[in-house]
Amino acid sequence: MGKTKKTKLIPEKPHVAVDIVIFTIIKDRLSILLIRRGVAPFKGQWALPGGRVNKNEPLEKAAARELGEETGVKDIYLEQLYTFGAPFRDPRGRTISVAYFALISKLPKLKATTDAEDAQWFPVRKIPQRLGFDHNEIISYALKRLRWKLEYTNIASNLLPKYFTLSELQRVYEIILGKKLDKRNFRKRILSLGLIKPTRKKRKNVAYRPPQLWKFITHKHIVLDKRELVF
Amino acid sequence: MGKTKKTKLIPEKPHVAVDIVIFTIIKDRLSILLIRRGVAPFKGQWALPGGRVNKNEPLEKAAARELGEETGVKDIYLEQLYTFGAPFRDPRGRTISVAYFALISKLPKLKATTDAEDAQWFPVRKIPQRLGFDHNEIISYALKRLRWKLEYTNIASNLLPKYFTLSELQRVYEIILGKKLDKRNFRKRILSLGLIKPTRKKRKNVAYRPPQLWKFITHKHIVLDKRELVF
DNA sequence: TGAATAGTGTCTTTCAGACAATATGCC
DNA sequence: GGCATATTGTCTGAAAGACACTATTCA
Repeated sequence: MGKTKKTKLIPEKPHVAVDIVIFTIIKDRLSILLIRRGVAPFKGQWALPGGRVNKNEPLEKAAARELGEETGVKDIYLEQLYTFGAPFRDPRGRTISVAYFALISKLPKLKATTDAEDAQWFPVRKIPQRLGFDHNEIISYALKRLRWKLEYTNIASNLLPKYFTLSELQRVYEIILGKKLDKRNFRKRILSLGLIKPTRKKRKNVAYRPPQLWKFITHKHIVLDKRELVF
Repeated sequence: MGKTKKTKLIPEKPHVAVDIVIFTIIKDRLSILLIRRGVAPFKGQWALPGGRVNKNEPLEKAAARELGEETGVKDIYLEQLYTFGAPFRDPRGRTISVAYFALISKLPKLKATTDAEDAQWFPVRKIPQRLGFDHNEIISYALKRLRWKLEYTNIASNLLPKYFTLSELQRVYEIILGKKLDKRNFRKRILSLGLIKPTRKKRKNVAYRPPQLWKFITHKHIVLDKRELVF
């Protein structure tokens, strides 16, 4: 017996991974991208896209990379959510997962990857009850964060094209919050925030009064007033 | 040459650690516990208490354990803050740190531990500009979260004894928010939240009108109204 | 009775929410 | 002119903020 190896003194290293809740709006429904797992564990079940963090790769880069691998999309809104680290959440061995959420507006073609048999957008109300790992919990957390952010930041800019009508903006809010909003009150509030401005354009070729087109003053993430203190 | 070892295919595992921002109020100043590092890296510099996560140890348990090791305190308020994972934040090797923040009211005797030469409470305004690692950033983040939580939750219960006067409660708010509050408006707002209730006791042996003593209705963490959506 | 802090009420402004009629362009 | 959606304002109630005087106990 030689002397105890130094590694014995260091706690066993867990794996570190990122998982991403990617939101978009499809046919007036808030949807999340899920992957059907092609390998164990949870083979055949749906789960969030994600994967291991590479050596010397920043966490957010890892999330962006996984996102790009699944959707081909770059430069989208990405925000760290929470870190999940229950000891047996992954049967392959201790895995710490840093969860992110992402928002995209233009629907990409979904790619197939090595680990994934299949990728599919699920409306939030039709998400399978039993995703792999603790991913239902992560999604629940992401939904809360998204709804909160919607009310107190300009995050909606990531779910809309550059130019949009106030009705389209309102629809995004209604879809995400899951309730109807009063048109007059909605406009009053949104305009008072000073996040969007009218353009000189109107939407053409509609069989009704052409609506004004608006744009966000900045695409940069803005948190409103004292709630700025949150992050 | 045998076949390539399986471990070659798996990304190199980083270390996983927790760091804790422990707040308390000492002599009317919001203070944070720092440890003077007794070993490299950053030997001699101040840093947040923290350490590696053990095998099969939940993240929050690890944070609670580190906290107990430094302060001897158990059962205190602990909340996950954010996960920091820049590739070279720790010179010893890639380390993902899950940051927590904690609140304590009764000041414990500080213990010395193996890794720590010294432990000391620093008022937030006197925190050294150059802590070890990225700990200044973590503290900045924790302060924002604390201020936000103060306004929209009953978190202040963790910084006060069981019974307290309204003036003492107001002082906690003023200290943390860093500004004076109007006594009448403060009382109106706090009472309207329904988080505290009067007791039959009054503080005795004071050289002025004896104040009413109050208590929090519950010590359980409560997030107010729709801001509940945050967490 | 003086010192020190406790305890209380009104007014104004702002914001959220309820609510309905007119405007515009296309066919 | 009919259709479909766009656009606009008022009232009310709730909450936040500014502001100053009286009450109580002790020494």
